[in-house]
Amino acid sequence: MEVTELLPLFQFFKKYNPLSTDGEKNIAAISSINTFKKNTDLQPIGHTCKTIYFLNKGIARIYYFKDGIDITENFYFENSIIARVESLFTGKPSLKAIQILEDAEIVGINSNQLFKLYDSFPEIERLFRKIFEAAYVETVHRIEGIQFHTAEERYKALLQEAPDVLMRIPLKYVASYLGITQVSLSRIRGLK
Amino acid sequence: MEVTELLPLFQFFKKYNPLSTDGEKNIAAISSINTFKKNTDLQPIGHTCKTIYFLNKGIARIYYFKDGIDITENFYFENSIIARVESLFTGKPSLKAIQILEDAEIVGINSNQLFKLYDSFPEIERLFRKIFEAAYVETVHRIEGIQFHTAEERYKALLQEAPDVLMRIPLKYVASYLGITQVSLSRIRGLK
DNA sequence: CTATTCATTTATCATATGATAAATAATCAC
DNA sequence: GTGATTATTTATCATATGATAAATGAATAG
Repeated sequence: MEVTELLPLFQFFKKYNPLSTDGEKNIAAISSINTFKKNTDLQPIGHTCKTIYFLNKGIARIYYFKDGIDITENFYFENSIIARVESLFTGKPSLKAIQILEDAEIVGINSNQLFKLYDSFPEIERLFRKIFEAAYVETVHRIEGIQFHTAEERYKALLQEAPDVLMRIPLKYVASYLGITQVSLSRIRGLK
Repeated sequence: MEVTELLPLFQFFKKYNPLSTDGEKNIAAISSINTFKKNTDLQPIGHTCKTIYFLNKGIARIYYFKDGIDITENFYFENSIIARVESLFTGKPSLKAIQILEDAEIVGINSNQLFKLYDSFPEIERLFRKIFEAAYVETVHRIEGIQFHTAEERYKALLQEAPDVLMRIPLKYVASYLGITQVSLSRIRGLK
């Protein structure tokens, strides 16, 4: 693809590590844009993650099944990177899927080719290092949010930090993200 | 320090990204070794994390206070890296402390100097990228372990995956790591 | 060694959340 | 638009865990 077709992506990159023109071109060369309809999965569960996604438009979630129950790991909105890191970084098959919750336009970056670029472009390796460091920090905070808070507190925190999630996403998906059943979430919301 | 004084550290590094002799020398130059007594803190809560630690010997934990309650974020044993990433990667003060649980010998690597080395040694940047990618993946798995499991299941999983934790660490610290009170953990242990 | 502090267990009671079922409400296919 | 599917709420009951208190056991200082 051309760099000019990926402006939101490169805008996003600037927040972490601005790239040289050459760096941008090389990333553009291994990227593609696709659109996806609501309720479709980007990839089936069980496949190894070989693409890093960037959400131009739409909403998505990563989910998996635990004992047959659908569990949401995380939600993603416009201008964010989506990757199943437990597969991307280990090369093992992912037991998770990325599902589109609102019609989406998504940039896909081939990860094998990206990792090859790391060798000739330290700036690209640094960029993704910083992106994933930030994601790591978020995950650490997520654990703090879970530990020792009641479901009601977690719900209220989400309401404050990311009201979008509660406005735009089916509650059944939010419940498992909060670590409770859908019925409990409904009850908590009813409390007032 | 000399490279020869840091063999366990460089052995550990080899699992992620083997370094050139020059790379090792440069890391050795910004490292130091110290011993710490049981129950001491490496750094007070509130200071910004400027050191990445490697545990040659001993046991440690990262902990913080939430609503006045001591919560264990994680445990660390011999041959592991310890860092409060939410401070290291953001430059913000850390609300967490590293406490020594068994007399320890610890390598400290100055993080500002390390980050400078990244510029001239891509191999070093890559090494730490991989180390923290692996830690990130572990953290993601940790969340899966918390979500939708009872305290008893979490306890039994820990017993299986890391019996060392339960054998060598005071239960009061383990309880908060599992997300329950110390009294509940004691009851769960008593069950069978 | 003794006393003091600290860690762990045990017991009781209160409560938040799960499980299940059923009633509404909203969405979707045709 | 209508019916069928899917999502959400409401209700009831069961249970795991928290809060508190007290008893026992272990570690530590002097």
